[in-house]
Amino acid sequence: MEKDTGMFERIYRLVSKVPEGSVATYGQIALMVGHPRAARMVGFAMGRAPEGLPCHRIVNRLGAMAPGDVFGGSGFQRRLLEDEGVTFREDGRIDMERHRWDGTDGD
DNA sequence: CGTCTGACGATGC
DNA sequence: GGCATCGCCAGAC
Repeated sequence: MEKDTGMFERIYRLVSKVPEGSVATYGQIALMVGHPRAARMVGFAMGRAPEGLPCHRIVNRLGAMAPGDVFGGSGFQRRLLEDEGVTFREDGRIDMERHRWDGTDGD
């Protein structure tokens, strides 16, 4: 495997292995890369994430995301997730307990 | 090397 | 249960 050019590389790789119909939280990703308190870095990395990265599957612990125009708008992200089979609650948040990524990429 | 910051998280009120 | 503050870590200046 290529060496980690920084945590970003790990984050991107980890996020890219999140299966469809599942979502992961920033904190969860941070924990997986070995930095349980670096949730901010994950979000920061997402903002600089390259195209092709399913960053729409990465949400905060509330199952929501930035209220602003990040990632083309939260509504855009929601539509993508719904298209993958992700369901939302009446709150407008993702049903985390149901779609939270287990960390297992199918192996 | 000091300071700021950023798609967060937990805690306090 | 929503808003404010502190804490975290690593990159940019």
